[in-house]
Amino acid sequence: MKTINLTTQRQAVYDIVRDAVDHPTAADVMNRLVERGHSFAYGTVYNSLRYLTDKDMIRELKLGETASRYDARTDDHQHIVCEACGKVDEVTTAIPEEWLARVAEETGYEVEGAHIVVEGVCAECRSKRKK
Amino acid sequence: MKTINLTTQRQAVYDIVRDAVDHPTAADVMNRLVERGHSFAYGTVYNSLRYLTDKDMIRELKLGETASRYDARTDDHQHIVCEACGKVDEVTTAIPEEWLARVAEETGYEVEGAHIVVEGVCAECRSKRKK
DNA sequence: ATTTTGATTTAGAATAAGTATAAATCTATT
DNA sequence: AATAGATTTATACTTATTCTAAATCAAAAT
Ligand SMILES: [Mn+2]
Ligand SMILES: [Mn+2]
Ligand SMILES: [Zn+2]
Ligand SMILES: [Zn+2]
Repeated sequence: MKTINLTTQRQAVYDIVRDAVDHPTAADVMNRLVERGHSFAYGTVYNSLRYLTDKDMIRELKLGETASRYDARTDDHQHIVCEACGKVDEVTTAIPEEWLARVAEETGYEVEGAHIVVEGVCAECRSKRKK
Repeated sequence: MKTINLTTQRQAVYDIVRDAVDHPTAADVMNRLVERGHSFAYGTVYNSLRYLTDKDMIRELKLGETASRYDARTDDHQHIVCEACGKVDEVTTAIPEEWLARVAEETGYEVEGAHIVVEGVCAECRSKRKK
């Protein structure tokens, strides 16, 4: 049940996401595929991203922008977005279990996890700002 | 600069959001306007929601679903979504400042705030489930 | 009271991201 | 070589939202 069939196009899409340092959108992935000499159909890129997501090889991120981003890091982590330049960086500091427990208590939900998008200004934008 | 001009349509849209207990989407708002006997143009509802958001009378929520939801509670709080029924409830337990401080340290960002979507299963769905 | 002006609403076109469809192509397996 | 299943492709469609241009409204100035 967990066989993974990596076609040429799925492998190429995976390579793009794995090599990226910036959590690319589907459109980013398509552009980079072209840069590498590929030309896959529009839908194939979306299909591949979904396939890889379903197989847990990549993660789909909904950060509150219009387009989803993709991440080859599948371990549990969060993200921080720069309000000035839009850059997305990793947050590996884990959410306090104790906070989740208090949320469970407050809401009566059985808590499974949380998606957090931290907002702030990155170091580069801060130094540019005070020029 | 902070004058607020509440036209009939803006007031009616605001009333819907204020009276709602479920963080309605724009489509929900439109349906409820019709139920109350209004019939405003499609774009007017979106314009009004944006206007009210800009004036900080309501908040726009991006919870990772396709459509934005709207919230008349504008004080700082988070949300929890039931994975079973889709219900959205309030989370008022504040994220520890100390966690945000550690994120700032990890990333080098100046942290402004965080949007959190907790996921879980609500009490009703849990009791239904174990029938 | 009429005119002017700016703001708002309206209807509908346009856009962006993503999904669905059906035919064509690949890839195993017989 | 023939069949069957999976995948890709091109394109149509959907959904949520924004844009546009004309019509309407409301306040201020004549
Ligand atoms: Mn990441
Ligand atoms: Mn709320
Ligand atoms: Zn930045
Ligand atoms: Zn539920």
